[in-house]
Amino acid sequence: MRLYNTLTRRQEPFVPARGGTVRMYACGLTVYARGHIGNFRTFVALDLLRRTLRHVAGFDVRQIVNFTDVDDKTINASRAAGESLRAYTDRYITAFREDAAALGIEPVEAYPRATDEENLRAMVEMVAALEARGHAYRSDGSVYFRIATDPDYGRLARLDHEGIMPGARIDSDQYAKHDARDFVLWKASAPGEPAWDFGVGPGRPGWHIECSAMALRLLGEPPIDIHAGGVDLIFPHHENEIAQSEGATGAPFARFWVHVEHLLLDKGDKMSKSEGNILTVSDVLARGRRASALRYVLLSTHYRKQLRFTWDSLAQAEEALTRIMDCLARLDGVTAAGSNPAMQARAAAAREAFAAMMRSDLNTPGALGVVFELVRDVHAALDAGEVAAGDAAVLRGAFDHCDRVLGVIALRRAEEEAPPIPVDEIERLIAERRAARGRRDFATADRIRDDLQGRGIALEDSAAGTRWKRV
RNA sequence: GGCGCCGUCGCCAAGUGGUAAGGCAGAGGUCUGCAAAACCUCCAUCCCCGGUUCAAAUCCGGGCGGCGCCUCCA
Repeated sequence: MRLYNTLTRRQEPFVPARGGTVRMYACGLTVYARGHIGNFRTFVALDLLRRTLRHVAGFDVRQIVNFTDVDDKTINASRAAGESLRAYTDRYITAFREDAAALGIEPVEAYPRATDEENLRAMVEMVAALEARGHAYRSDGSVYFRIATDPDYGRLARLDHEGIMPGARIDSDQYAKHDARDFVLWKASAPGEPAWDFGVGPGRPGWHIECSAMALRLLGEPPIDIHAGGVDLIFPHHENEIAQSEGATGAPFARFWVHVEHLLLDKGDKMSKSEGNILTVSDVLARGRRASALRYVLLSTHYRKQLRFTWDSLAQAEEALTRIMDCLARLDGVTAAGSNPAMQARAAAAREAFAAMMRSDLNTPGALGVVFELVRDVHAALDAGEVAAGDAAVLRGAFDHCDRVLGVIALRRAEEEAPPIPVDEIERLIAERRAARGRRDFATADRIRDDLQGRGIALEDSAAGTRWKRV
């Protein structure tokens, strides 16, 4: 498959460096607040990447997603809440798992957190290695990375060494640093702040060191295959990760850098916790929208383009998904025995076209187009009586094949399993209505249908009988 | 000030040199007790101006507009 690599700013063929397993690290959440849908745009996009690597490209994936559970924000927020850092951050890790599950994001192989002892030890070892190799220095109890020792610094972000805006850095530590561009590896803790002492003195990790250390601890020898995250992490976070990791190991850190563009709010602003203009997954659900529709919206724009989130786009997504579900429901109703070679070929063509789109740097909008072209052709063939039971199974298989990557049909199906009215009641009312229609009492029949519609259930009559679905 | 991205139908969104996918919404028709669903038909020449080319939404130059990064951030 082809994947865009931020390091080279172009699409490149992707194959894992070693064997058939992709070793991938994605920067996760800083758990001082509930993640917003902008965060989840990134996580859904990376879920699409993971699923494409597995189900389309046929690789195994070992993926790590971290939780940053120690930094100024988590420390301050936990203090304000009067809780321990661990207890406070636990809550938002749980919330992340709930929201991720609601959006159908596959669990990954490991979710390390920065404050786990084995990770802190790995960080300290890396700091020590950087000191030993002359890339680090101490000042006021903290350890800093000396950027002047890394001639390649700025390669990922394409910053020239002097290109940093003069005076833009208002950093309280700057007088402790030899160079304003240097960054902290291990930070001396202020009184009352959490501190750990595993060999480089008491303190806590700098932001960047955790990802470098955990990636290499959990994925093995560098370079790892893919390192991913939101575009805002390119600089300084990922740039600094490269500097640290390569300074400590002497080997390239990651082969591919994948960055997901931002989700913007209606007005066009970036959604950001520090701006306070955020929307969470549960906010969306509270508005009566389904998680399946949100996932659909998040994957309906290519991951390297900004996505402007609107309530209208969510409503459009609900309708689009309904069209797919209606098609699937019709396929379920096919009873005629036999099979039609043309339908078998159509299903195979759709699978291949879908795979080609996903292999092309995750072209999810194009892939959705393939799905809807299949929907149209299936409906037309159904109308023409050209679909037999054997074909229906194969066509359903084609949709399922696509959904192993999209993950949106499965989500919708799960939602349908919990209708707002008990299924046996719905079925009793449908039977009542059928009786009324049988005696041409259309007033009663329509009243039952309108009543159900008002309670969130739509009825559709066809020659095969009456079907219900959620509105 | 520096670096970068983007501007395609009313809305969302692919396509990035060979004559505009798909979804939502809309119009007309078929089917239906009525609806819904479905099908058929219709609905754009790609922000503007130049240029390169047999050929450009796609390449180049110049505008205009939007956004991001350079600072914590998915």
